[in-house]
Amino acid sequence: MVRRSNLDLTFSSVGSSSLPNFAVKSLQTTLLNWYDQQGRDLPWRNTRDPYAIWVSEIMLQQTQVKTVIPYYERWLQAFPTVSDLAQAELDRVLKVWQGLGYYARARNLHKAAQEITRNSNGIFPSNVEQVLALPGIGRTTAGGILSAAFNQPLPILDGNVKRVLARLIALEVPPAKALNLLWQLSETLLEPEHPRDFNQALMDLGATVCTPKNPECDRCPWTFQCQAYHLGQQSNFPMRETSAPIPHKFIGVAVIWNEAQQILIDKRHPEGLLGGLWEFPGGKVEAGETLAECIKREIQEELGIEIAVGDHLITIEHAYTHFRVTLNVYHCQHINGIPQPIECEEIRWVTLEEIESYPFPKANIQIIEALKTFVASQVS
DNA sequence: AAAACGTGGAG
DNA sequence: TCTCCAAGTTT
Repeated sequence: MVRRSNLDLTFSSVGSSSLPNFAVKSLQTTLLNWYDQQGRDLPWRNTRDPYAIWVSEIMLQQTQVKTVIPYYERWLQAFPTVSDLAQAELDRVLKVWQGLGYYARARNLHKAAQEITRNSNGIFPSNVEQVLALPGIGRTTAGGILSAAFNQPLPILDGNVKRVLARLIALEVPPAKALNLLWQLSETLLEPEHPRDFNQALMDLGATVCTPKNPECDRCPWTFQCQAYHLGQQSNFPMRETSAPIPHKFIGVAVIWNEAQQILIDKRHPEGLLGGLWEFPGGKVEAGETLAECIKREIQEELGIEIAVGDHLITIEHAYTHFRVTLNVYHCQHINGIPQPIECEEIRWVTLEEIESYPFPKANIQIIEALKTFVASQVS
């Protein structure tokens, strides 16, 4: 005797392939009608250019529409076509992306543009397998691009869709534990004649009505079919994963000046956290070490030079996804030795004016602002 | 397969 | 202040 899991019960209570036809049709029709009336007018919905749509899909990964819009407009100004992007320097690409976060997205966009230019003369592929093979494009993004650009009937499963579907079937486990089920459901529901509008509608529903907090069920076209709604448990779905507490790192950071009033910055390795971005050098404070000792040691280890640690400039609290940092930033003086890129990609002496043209992470932008204020106060 | 990977906004 | 999490992908 086979014991049925909660998953099976949940799914069969709605059915996927066994979902009655009338229910699917009804869901499709009501959603498409709702989209006609209530769908958002977004910049990337006014084009069928797969490149522009691709850019929007990448920017929208883990990022809200409101945040993306100005970046999207600027990006297309800077890189109007695949080959413009392919030919650009990575530094310039990262500069245009600066502030959007998850910088691997920009590096992958750049790399993929070069592949497309090399392999298909700059023409974005319309074949799913080829699209999926590009760096930075997974199943959801591939489905999003190809349904939006070419009206191909490919399902999507982003955060919005996971939430909408989890509520629709009152999914008894966190979405991450039921991805196969959710993909099947997204595929089953997809309206085969209007995949473009249907996918966009599903995302709009999640973003504007079936929101994480306080969903507006009285505006929803699906309440009649929604299990969570009928249980009166909309806000308890989707179920949450338990999250581990994140570490807090205490960092010493050096603004190293030379006699020419230039500042030493370094470029991070191309992979990993903030890969390819520039920063002020520094590192983690060890147990029993003062900030000045930490900074002196880190600079010796990373750049091979001797410095004197001077006045405090600013202290910055910053939260990343999986840890927090306190940046303790100090003015430093170059004493001797020629800086070597021991633990970074590249190093450079720059003036405060030049520094603006380099891509920096958010926390470092605050250091630059503090430096500008400091220099202005020195003059007066 | 769990962990890495940014930032901004909402409550 | 703090938690959650947003049009996810990669390793």
